[in-house]
Amino acid sequence: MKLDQKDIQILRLLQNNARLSNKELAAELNIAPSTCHERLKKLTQEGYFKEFNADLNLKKLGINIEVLVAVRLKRHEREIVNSFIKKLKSLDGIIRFYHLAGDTDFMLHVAVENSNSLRSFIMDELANFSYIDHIESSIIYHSECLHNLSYNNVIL
Amino acid sequence: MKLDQKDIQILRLLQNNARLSNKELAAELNIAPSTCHERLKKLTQEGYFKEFNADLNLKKLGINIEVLVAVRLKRHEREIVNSFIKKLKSLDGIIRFYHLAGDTDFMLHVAVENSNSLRSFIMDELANFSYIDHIESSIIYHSECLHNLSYNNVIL
DNA sequence: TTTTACACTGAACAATATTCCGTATTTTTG
DNA sequence: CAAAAATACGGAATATTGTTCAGTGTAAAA
Repeated sequence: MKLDQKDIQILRLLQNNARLSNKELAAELNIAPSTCHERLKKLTQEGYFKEFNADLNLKKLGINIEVLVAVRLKRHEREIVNSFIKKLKSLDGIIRFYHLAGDTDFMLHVAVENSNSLRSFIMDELANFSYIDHIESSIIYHSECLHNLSYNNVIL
Repeated sequence: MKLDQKDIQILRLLQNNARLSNKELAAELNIAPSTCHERLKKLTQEGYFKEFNADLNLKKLGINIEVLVAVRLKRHEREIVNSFIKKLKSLDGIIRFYHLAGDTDFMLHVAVENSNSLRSFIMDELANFSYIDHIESSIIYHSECLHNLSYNNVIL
């Protein structure tokens, strides 16, 4: 399936505001709501969307520190890596994780209340996984979602 | 403003599916749609939501490689950092960036079509910024959003 | 105990979503 | 190039949902 300009516009608009109504989308594209509805339905069915997330205002929840935690494991068998991922999913405070090739095996985006919670997260929750070789945390001053993707040289 | 169990549930549900309708939310919470609507309105007005994003299926867009790019700058004056951020915002392929304290100044989550596009991104787009000291890219095998946050010891 | 504030519900109304059909436009095919 | 097929479109009808509001009950404050 090939995407035309209108499809791309739908993807772009929803990427930046996932709660746009069909009517609003149609207005932006200058097409009838029924037409827009059909296109969105098709894009959804074809699997162009992975998920729709609400980004919460962490400050309002009393979460004041965000860090990137680089983790290196001692071993890299599938079984061990899978159990580490399972552990990550059970931990409170992990917003997102990246499984990487290279020196660092995992990069974790962690959000916690304060420096004590961070200390506890690292020492009590993370470090007790058997195969951890190295942990290094960096405070995040600021992070931002850009969504600067392109399709056929058209920037979304 | 204090959040009760119902509020927390709304945040949690929308975090995982930002396109849930008010009716669906109300059904999950076992309250009337009108009540749910009022609560959501309040949460929105109070600024509990930063944004609503659609995560696109990158494979479907022909984007096959994701990398984390660690960038170290030579200098850290506000003016230089700001101009670097401005540059990031203008580049095609950056999904998200983190501005960090520590050895690495910026971590970029980059998505490109193939290894040639990556090479071009690094060499032609990124490396020509004047104050770059060091660039190191790591391939992302897998990344995942977890949203494991908590509020008053209640996991969202 | 009285008062006040607040969350809640259901009903009424407004707006939007969704379906469907006839038409126009484009693409394919002979 | 022309005929046929496929696709995209808009508008109207209907179904569903959003939104407002007044009244009720309950819990906190006076």
